[in-house]
Amino acid sequence: MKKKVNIEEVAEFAGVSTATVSRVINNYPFVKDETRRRVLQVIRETNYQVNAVARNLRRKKTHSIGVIVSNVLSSFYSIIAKAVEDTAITNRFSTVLCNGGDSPEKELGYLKVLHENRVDGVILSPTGKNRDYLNLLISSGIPVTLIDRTVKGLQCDTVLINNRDASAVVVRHMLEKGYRRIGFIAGPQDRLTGVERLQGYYAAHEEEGIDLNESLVKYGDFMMESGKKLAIELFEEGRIDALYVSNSDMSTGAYLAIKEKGLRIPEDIGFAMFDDPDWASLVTPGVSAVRQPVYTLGSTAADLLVKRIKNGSGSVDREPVRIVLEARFIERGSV
Amino acid sequence: MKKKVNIEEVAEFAGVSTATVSRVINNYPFVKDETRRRVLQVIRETNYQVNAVARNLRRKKTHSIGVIVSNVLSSFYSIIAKAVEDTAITNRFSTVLCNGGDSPEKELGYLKVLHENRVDGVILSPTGKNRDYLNLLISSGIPVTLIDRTVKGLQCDTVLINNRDASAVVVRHMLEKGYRRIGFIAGPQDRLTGVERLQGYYAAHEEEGIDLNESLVKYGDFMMESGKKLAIELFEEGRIDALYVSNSDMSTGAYLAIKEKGLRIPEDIGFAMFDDPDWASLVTPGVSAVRQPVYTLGSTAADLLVKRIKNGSGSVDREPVRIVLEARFIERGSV
DNA sequence: GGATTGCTTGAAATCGATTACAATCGATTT
DNA sequence: AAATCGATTGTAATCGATTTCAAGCAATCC
Repeated sequence: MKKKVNIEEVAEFAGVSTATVSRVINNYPFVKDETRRRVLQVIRETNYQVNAVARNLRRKKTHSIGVIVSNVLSSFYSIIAKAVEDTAITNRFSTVLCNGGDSPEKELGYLKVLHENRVDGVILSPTGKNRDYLNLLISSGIPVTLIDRTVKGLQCDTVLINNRDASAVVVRHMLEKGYRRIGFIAGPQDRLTGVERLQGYYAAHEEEGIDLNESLVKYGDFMMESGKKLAIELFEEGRIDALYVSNSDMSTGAYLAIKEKGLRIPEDIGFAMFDDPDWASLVTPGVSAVRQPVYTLGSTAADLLVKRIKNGSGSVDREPVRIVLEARFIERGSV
Repeated sequence: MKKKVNIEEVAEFAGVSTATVSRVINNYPFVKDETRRRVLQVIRETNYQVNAVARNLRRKKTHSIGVIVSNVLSSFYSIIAKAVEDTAITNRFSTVLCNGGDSPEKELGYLKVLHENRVDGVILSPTGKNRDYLNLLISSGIPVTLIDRTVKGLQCDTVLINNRDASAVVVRHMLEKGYRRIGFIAGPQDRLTGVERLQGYYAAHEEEGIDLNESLVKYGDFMMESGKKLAIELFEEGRIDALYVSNSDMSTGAYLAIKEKGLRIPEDIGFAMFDDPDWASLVTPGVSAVRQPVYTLGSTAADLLVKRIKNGSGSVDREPVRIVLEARFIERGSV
C-alpha cells in the first residue's frame, strides 16, 4: 500500500511552501505561472488529492447537505433523492442520503450524525417528532428544509403538495361520472398527507351536496398489504360501486384484490388512486390517477436550502418560506 | 444564532481538560465517576455535539463508505442502496450515496469526491472505464467492492449475479412449452449483464439443439422506450411466437407494445422477462420472470467491504473474493 | 517511612489543510 | 539613491478533536 501524500510532501517536491500549494489548488491569482506549473506537475505525478476532511475543518464548511427521506425504496422518495442530488451537484454540493424509515428514533439518530458531520444544511420529510432537535440545528446555524410534511411550530422553509385539493378533484370526477358509493382507503391520520387526502374526499362530497356514509372509509398504513386487506373488506361489505385509494402502494394491493375478486373496471367498480406509478398506465384499462410534481418538490427544496446556505448567517433572519405545489389528475379509463 | 460549542468550552465549564472530556465522550475507563457526571451534565446543558470533521482528521478514519450506483431511480439500485445502508448502519458506518448515471465522467467525479473525503471504502456498480483511478484508490488503502458488474484487470472483491444461467433457464422453459421462435430484446453489449443474458439465450437453444435465427435478437439500451420500439419491430417482422426481454424497463415498454397491438398472452405470444418488478404479478396473466437476489447482492457487498475495512492494512494483502449469486425463475401464466 | 501500584488527570503534539500577516524582490517613481 | 509599489512567496496560527506521555495522588506493601 502506497503511503498517502499530503500537501507538505507536494510542497517539498515542488520546492515551495504549503501555502503556495494551497494557492495553486484553489486557483488563487498571484502565483507565478512557472511555480503553478511545477506544483501541478508534482500533484499529477504523486496522484495527490486534497484531504477534504482537513479542509472542511479549517474552512468550517463541508459543502454537503444531508437528506433524510422515509423510504428510499418508494419511487416517491427516490425521485426526491435524485432531484436533490441533481440540484446539489449543479451547486457543487455533495449529498449524504439517509433512510429515516419513518421512525422518530432513526430520524433523530441521523439528525445527530448529520449534525456531528457538520453538513451545511438538511432536507427531510419529517416524522414530526423531533422538533426540539430540529430547532437546535436551525439555531446553531444549520438550515433545515422540510419536504412533503410539516412539523408543528417549527420555523423553516417547507415545500408541500396540495393534497387536499388534488384529492377532491379525483372524488369530484368520480361523482360526476355517476358513482355514488365511493369507498376510500385512507392513509394513517397521524400524517399530514394522510389527513389532507381524506379531507379532500370529504370536501368533494360536501361540495356536490352528497351524503356520506362513514363506513365507506377504511384506514390503512400506506403499505401494500393493508391496501389489499381493506379493499377486500370493502368488497365483502358490498356497499361500494367505486374505490379510491390514497397512495400507490395501497393501490397495488387494492388492484390485486380487484383481480382476485374477478371485478371488471370500470363496469363493476370504478377505480382511481393518488400517485401515479408505472403500472397505472400499463394495465388495461389504465388507472386514472393523481400525479404529484415529485421531482419539482425535491429540486425546489434543494434550491431553497442552497440559497439559505449561501446567505450564510442570514439563514435565521430571513422569513421562512412555504411553497405549495399543485398535483395533476390524469384521466385514463378506470372511472 | 447561538455560537457553536466546542470541546474546549465544555472542558472549561466542567473545570477539566479537553483530554478528559474526550475520554468521557469516547467512554474510556479510568475517569472518576463524579468527573464523568459533571462533564456529561455540561454536554447536555450546552447541547454539545462532537465535531466529526475534527475527529476524522485526527483519527484518519471517517467511518463512512461511499456507494456509487448507476441510477437510484431504478428499483434494482434503490434496493441495493437500502441493503448497503442497512448493513453499514449495523456496523456503525454511515453511507454517502452517489448517482453515477452510467456516465464514466460522472463516475470519476464521484470517485474523486469520495477519495477527497477519505471514505473508508467504496461500493460501486462500475461503468468499466475508470480502472486506473480505481487502482489508485485501492493502492492508497481505500478498499473497493464491485457490484453486479466487473472491471477488467481490477483486483478487488466482486459480487455478481449469474445472469447467464438464469437467462438460460427462462429460454429453456419457453422452448419446453413449445415456443420455437423466441424473440429476444437484448441489453447493450458493452455491459456484462447485457452480454451474459444474451449468452444464456444462445446456450439454451444450443442445449436443446434448436437452430437460431439471428434476426430474432434486437439490441436495446435497457430503457423503456427501446423496449417498446424493438418489440414493435419484432411484431411487424412477424416471425416470433414468444418474446423474452432482458430487463424490467425494456419489458415495460414491450408490454405496452403488446397491449397496443392487441396481442393476447400467452395465446398469441409467450412473454417472459429478466427482473421482477411489481407489475409482473399484477397484470393478468402474471408475467413469468427472473427474480434476482438484489438485497442479498447489496448486503453481501457491504459485508465484504466492512470486513476489509476492519482488517485495516490487510486490505491489499488478502486475496480478492468473487461471489456469484443465483437468480430464481418465477413461473406465472405468461408462457 | 520510602517504594510501589493503580487510578486519574493535564500538557502538548498531532492530523492536513487554509489564511492572515510579514517578508522578499525587482521594477518604477521621485 | 531612496522610496514606493505590486507580484510572489513563506512563516506560523488556526480549525477541534484524539492520544501519548508524564505527573499527581492516595492506598498498599515491605
